Amino acid sequence: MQCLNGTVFHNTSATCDHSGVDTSEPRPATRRRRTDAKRNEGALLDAAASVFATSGVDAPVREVAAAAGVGVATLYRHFPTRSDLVVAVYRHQVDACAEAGPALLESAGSPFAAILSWIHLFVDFLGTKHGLARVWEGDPDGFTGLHVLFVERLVPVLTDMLEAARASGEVVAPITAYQLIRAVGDLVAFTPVDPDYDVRKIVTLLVSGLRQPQLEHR
Amino acid sequence: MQCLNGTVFHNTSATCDHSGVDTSEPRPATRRRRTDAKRNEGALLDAAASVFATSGVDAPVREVAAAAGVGVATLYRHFPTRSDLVVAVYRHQVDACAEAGPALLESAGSPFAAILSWIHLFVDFLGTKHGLARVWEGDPDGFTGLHVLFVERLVPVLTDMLEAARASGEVVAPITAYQLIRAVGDLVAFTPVDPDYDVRKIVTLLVSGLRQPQLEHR
DNA sequence: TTGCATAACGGAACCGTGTTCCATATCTTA
DNA sequence: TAAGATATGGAACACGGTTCCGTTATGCAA
Repeated sequence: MQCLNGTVFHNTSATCDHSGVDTSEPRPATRRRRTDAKRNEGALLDAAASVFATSGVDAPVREVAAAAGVGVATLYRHFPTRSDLVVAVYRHQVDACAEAGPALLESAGSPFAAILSWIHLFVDFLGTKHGLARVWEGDPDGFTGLHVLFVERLVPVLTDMLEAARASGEVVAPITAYQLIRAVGDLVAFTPVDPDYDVRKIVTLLVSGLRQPQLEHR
Repeated sequence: MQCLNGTVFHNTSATCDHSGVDTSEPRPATRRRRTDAKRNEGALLDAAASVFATSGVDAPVREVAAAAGVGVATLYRHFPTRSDLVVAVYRHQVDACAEAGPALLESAGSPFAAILSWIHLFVDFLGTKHGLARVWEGDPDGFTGLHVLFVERLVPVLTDMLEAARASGEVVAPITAYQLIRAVGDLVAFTPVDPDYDVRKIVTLLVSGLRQPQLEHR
């Protein structure tokens, strides 16, 4: 849970340890990783974090490469796809969000209250990144990198919270954690700059529905 | 409410009267509209409906132009932007949806039931069009054509229904029609081909929330 | 019916994306 | 220090929306 400053999720600065995938040292029989490669990966992550923060996650890869002072090929060598770069940049923050779940379950007044808080933590995280929609959406095949990360890290956490809330009788709707988090993601993804539209309110509305038995439709 | 066959919204065939904007005849002092222009507009709408139905709304403009047997410039002459073409294709169906509102308000058991049904009508409409997300999202300026159409035609209808449901005491959450329909649109827009994710269920959950007083968050 | 001004057209060209290629430069290791 | 694996830069490609412009077809008047 490093790499966070200020409020839990609003950091995108360049003070993290850069670990796109696995920076562990051991490289037994093979050759050691070239230092310029390591340096460039760091520069890329810093640049990406900075560029994403100012120009939005939609910023062109070329812009990131330029900011890092490298060519596009270098960027693609380290992050085979645009999506991978985004994942690398936000991985820490997703982790932090995941870890906040159990904590909230203890500190909040009730499981349901914990869920509401946690969901809003997630909303804030997504909300501060302009244009996460493109990434959230997923490619034709179905899953994009960030989506997978969200599912892997966040769904288990929310599952536990939902279970607790069901045990306490607060939540009755037959909704899975995946369905709920996916819905919240969709709601927030577009992050409209619209004064008439407050995502937080809508999300709260959605979460409120958890306390109602499922309705018939049609 | 013409241009509809089978279930209310699933039509995209080419049997409508093509009226991109205003096909009214009177052209007093000026020259009459060229017949090839009129013919091409029709061909384009037919082609677009067909292409969108098979390849999704994301289909390239070139594909539509080719299917209509015209050049891209012709397409752009009639529909200045991609978004305009989409609007023209779906206008009838949006109209039909709008007109279904008051009808449901009478036929359904209660205002709330009417809302639930109407919302699901809307969901079905969006759901049958692959990739309406791109359009729903809106361009940098804020509003894309289809978004405007939705807001203009659908929001008033839903506003009336919400008002009725508040009068009957069923709906208590302080949500506006715009907020609600926008949320539903966001939820459905991505129309995932995911077996684990049923949009209708989530939408129902959201609508359920309307019967709960607004919660505190944070 | 003919001529002409002009509305409408076709398709190449432009711009901005993500991604790939490959000749070249750089680093590791012996 | 030299060989060879690794990494790099930037041009090139594919593909999307949109625009440009020389050419064609049409409506109207004579």
